[in-house]
Amino acid sequence: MADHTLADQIADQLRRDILRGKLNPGDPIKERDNAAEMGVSRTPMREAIRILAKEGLVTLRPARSPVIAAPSAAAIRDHLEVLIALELLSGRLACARASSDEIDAIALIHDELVDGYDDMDPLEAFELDMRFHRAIAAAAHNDALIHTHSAYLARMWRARFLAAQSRRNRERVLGHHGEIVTALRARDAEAIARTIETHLSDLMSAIDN
Amino acid sequence: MADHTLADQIADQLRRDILRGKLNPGDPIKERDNAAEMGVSRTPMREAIRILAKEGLVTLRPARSPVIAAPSAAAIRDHLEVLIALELLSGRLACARASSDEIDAIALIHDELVDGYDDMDPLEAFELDMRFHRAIAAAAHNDALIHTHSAYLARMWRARFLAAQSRRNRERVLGHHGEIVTALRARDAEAIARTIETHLSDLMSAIDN
DNA sequence: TAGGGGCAAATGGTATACCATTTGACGACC
DNA sequence: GGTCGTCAAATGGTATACCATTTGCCCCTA
Repeated sequence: MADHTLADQIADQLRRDILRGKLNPGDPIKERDNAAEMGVSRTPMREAIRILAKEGLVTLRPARSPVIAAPSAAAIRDHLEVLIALELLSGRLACARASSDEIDAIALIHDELVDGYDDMDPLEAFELDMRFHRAIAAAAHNDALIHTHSAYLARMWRARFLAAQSRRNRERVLGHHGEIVTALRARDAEAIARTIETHLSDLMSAIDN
Repeated sequence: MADHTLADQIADQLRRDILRGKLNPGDPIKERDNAAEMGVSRTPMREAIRILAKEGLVTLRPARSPVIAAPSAAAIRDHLEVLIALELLSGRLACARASSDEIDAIALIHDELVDGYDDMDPLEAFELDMRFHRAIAAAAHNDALIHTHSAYLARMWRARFLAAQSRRNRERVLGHHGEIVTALRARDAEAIARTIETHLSDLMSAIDN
């Protein structure tokens, strides 16, 4: 990140505000007011809003203020189905293409999460979780996959975060992560596929509640 | 499509020009000149360019004219890998969720393609091919999948079209499509997955040439 | 008093003017 | 004659002014 154009910076800022819950689903983003508030003109604010719209974080309505997206349960289910497919592909490709260094890095993130889970701010723990999944996608060595996967993660951030709040699944999630690392080390594509499928199916149940 | 904002119309126009080959990879899109040429101001032209950039059809360079994207062979391979995953998901979900009407509609597109293949303008035939794949995605009843799949199809339009030009694969492609329809009718998710995988792997080879 | 029409404020869409950065070429100096 | 510096043209980024549409309130009327 850290692009130098104003619009990108604004988009980053808004994204953080949305994901952190500072802005809530349904809240309008009036380009005039927001621009004034942030001390910029409407042009980059407008562009920033479009960026977030493409990412699915805000909804554009014709001749109406854009609003923070409030995805329906069905929409979240849809996204999750696609996310599972993307992560399956990530896992399979990573088994074939990841360097040992990359696998080590993934394992390291897992260790950090295991060690610190209870002491961490939930947000911090969750970001580590995201980094774990992102690192696997990166190890697949497929730029298109990295981007699309990342977009889906961002879009589901809120839903996943809320689901993760119920810590009941702690053991199970960490266990899955461990199995994923093991399968990756063994380069066992089928095992990793099975684990990922289970992992995210659990998430689907957690969200449905 | 057919949105009413100027930027969307411009984006549509440019998209067509790019996909039809009127604009070639590497060509610059100077927002000032293009805007003047189309009789609009820079603002919507700018926004249109951003839209296409998000779709991957043009590349934005800092402090430089945007250019029509010229994806590398590696990038195309990456996209195709993801596309395969998306179509596999489409096929599987369609087997579970498609209505008989939807399957009939898909079969109809297939028939049109079989009947008219030799008489058609290659472009027309190709668009029918795209409609076939899009219809399957639609039958999966997953909006996120439909959008992402559609984006990938658009991004690969050019490469797929060039690959399809070599008509050697005609029989094989139509055969695969037939098998897909059969599997769909039988609601056989495994069969459809196998066929789609084969279908697109062939495409991958065709493109690699 | 209830309903409808119209007017004003708000808001997104578009046009344009201004600024900063880059680039390429011309010219001066070594 | 070659190289480096400087300046001007080009181009994308940003700000702002203007326009069209929508919306909701208020007043007028039946």
